[in-house]
Amino acid sequence: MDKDTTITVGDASLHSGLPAKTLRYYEQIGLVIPARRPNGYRAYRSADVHKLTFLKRARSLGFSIEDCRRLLSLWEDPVRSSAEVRAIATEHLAKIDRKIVELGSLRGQLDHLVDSCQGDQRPECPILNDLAGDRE
Amino acid sequence: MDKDTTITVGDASLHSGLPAKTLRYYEQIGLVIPARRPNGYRAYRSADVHKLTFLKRARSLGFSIEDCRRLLSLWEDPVRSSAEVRAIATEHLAKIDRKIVELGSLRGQLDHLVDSCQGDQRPECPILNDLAGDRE
DNA sequence: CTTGACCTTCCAGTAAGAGGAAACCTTAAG
DNA sequence: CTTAAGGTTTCCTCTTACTGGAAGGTCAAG
Repeated sequence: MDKDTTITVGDASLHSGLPAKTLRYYEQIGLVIPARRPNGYRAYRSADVHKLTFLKRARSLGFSIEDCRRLLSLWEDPVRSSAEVRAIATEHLAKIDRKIVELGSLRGQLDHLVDSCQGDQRPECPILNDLAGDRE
Repeated sequence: MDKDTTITVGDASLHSGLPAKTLRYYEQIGLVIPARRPNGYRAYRSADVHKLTFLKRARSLGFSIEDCRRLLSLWEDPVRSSAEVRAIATEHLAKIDRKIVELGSLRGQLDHLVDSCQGDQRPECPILNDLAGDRE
């Protein structure tokens, strides 16, 4: 795909691996704004498609849309400092760590409750007892 | 608090530990529907407050509102089987496990990227290189 | 009588799209 | 020439589980 070729939203979807709906959404929120053809169809250039694959990877790493917006603008900024990029990634990493800790705690409690429950046809249930306030 | 006493939304909030806004929301979606006083104020009975503390605990364990609805109805069903409760908890646990695995993978990748980036004033940045598609 | 602290309802916004309707464009076949 | 298929367009609603705020009613104290 040379520099002046443009592709429609469906093809950009195939190239980027993102749903066409998502590409329209990204345009709406100002992330990647393609040109238009005379008939009104979106016209993605290769630079747009590169942005989209960048976004796909960033999103798959769990960065928020707002983080992606900043990362994208840093990516396009020749005088950026890698410290800015690293700061965004570090904070995201910290958030993930907090989430993992939280889920680990939930997991432990739930595992304990599930273990303590017979899971048969009788109504007696330690899980419900716990939810009801008996912490035994 | 005896059986016929009723309290307002603010007091129910204090007793349950849930924000008053949340209690109004729970009424709106049909989870806990308090009676009303002649002046239109919500009138929570002790059974309602028990439901609220049940919900608070269930939510803190990460159960969705719909799971909570089912758990609450099982809690109130004298002929329930503990197997039904256990099934809900088991599925929730599996979801948490999947999430933990996913976050662990993200964590590993991000950690690697952050480590590889100097984080100084220069523009060169392995994090952006990765996002841009260079997996080196 | 007014002030302040409650309470009421309703409306809007959050994250990041997904789903669907009605209409338009383009091309190929009959 | 018409029609059918398969793109595409915009617009509107829905999702989760609330949170914040505005406009206005209620109640006890001073």
